[in-house]
Amino acid sequence: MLIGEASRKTGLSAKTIRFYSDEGLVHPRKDPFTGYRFFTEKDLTRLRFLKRARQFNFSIRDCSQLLSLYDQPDRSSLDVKTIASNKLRELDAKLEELNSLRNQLLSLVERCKGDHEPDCPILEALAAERN
Amino acid sequence: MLIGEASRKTGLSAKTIRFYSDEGLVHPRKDPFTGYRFFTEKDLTRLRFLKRARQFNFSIRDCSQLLSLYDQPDRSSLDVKTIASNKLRELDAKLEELNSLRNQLLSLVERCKGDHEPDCPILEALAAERN
DNA sequence: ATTGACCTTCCAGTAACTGGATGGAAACAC
DNA sequence: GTGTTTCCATCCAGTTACTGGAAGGTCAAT
Repeated sequence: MLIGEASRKTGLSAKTIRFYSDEGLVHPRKDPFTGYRFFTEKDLTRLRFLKRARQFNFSIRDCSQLLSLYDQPDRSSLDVKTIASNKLRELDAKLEELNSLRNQLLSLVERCKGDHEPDCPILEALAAERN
Repeated sequence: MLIGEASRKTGLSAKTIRFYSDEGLVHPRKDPFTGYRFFTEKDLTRLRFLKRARQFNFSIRDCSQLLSLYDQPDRSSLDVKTIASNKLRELDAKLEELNSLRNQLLSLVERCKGDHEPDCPILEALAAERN
């Protein structure tokens, strides 16, 4: 099938699929005359794999590694688990950071009257001399 | 003071300060002959303001708006609160999304043995035909 | 006069795309 | 067989908020 159908079937944009193709994450056959890409069902599986992996916030490089493990029947699940665990730690760190930011911001927003007066604890916090 | 000292005093890199300067977020005086930037204490306050606002994940555009409100003695705190509340909602949405990802990923990681066998629930989940 | 520590501008790269311009190819209508 | 539409291709620019590096001017000290 052509890229448009692959796009419809995976929910990825044609642009994105071309990008993945340029990055070597999928290898559709290419017509040597027209340059058209042809996708098989296996290619679709790879594209869906990529879509899910990206939803999990795996980087393109991670995706590349995960796909190559997927391709190796003699892989060790340990290698997959290592990549996933690293991502998990990253997610945890990010969550903690965002949560702390959120709480600080929430407390500032709650203390701001939000009226037509200029006084504002949010601006005060941002402009504070200390630290 | 010169940019190096401003950098030391704010903890922002000279590159970043130049960037903010190019973006019109600070307006250091410039020597017309050497092109050197000169920063006053007020400029430092703006830079620290920017540093904190960026830590809160406010975009450069948000920062620009916040700074211009900061500059207006007749501002309404409502305008500040609106910007901050939007950011807060954004943070909440992100937190929820990341938290859901984290839980899904955690459950996959926990179910993966991480040994030298190829079987791996993580890869299975990514490669699943459905969805 | 030269070293070294500054400072400047400009260009490229980052991540993972998205949008747009330009042009060829395939399918259909007339 | 020509016109129109829809699809496909490549290539370039833009996004965000910087960072790194090259090439070169400035300033104080040696």
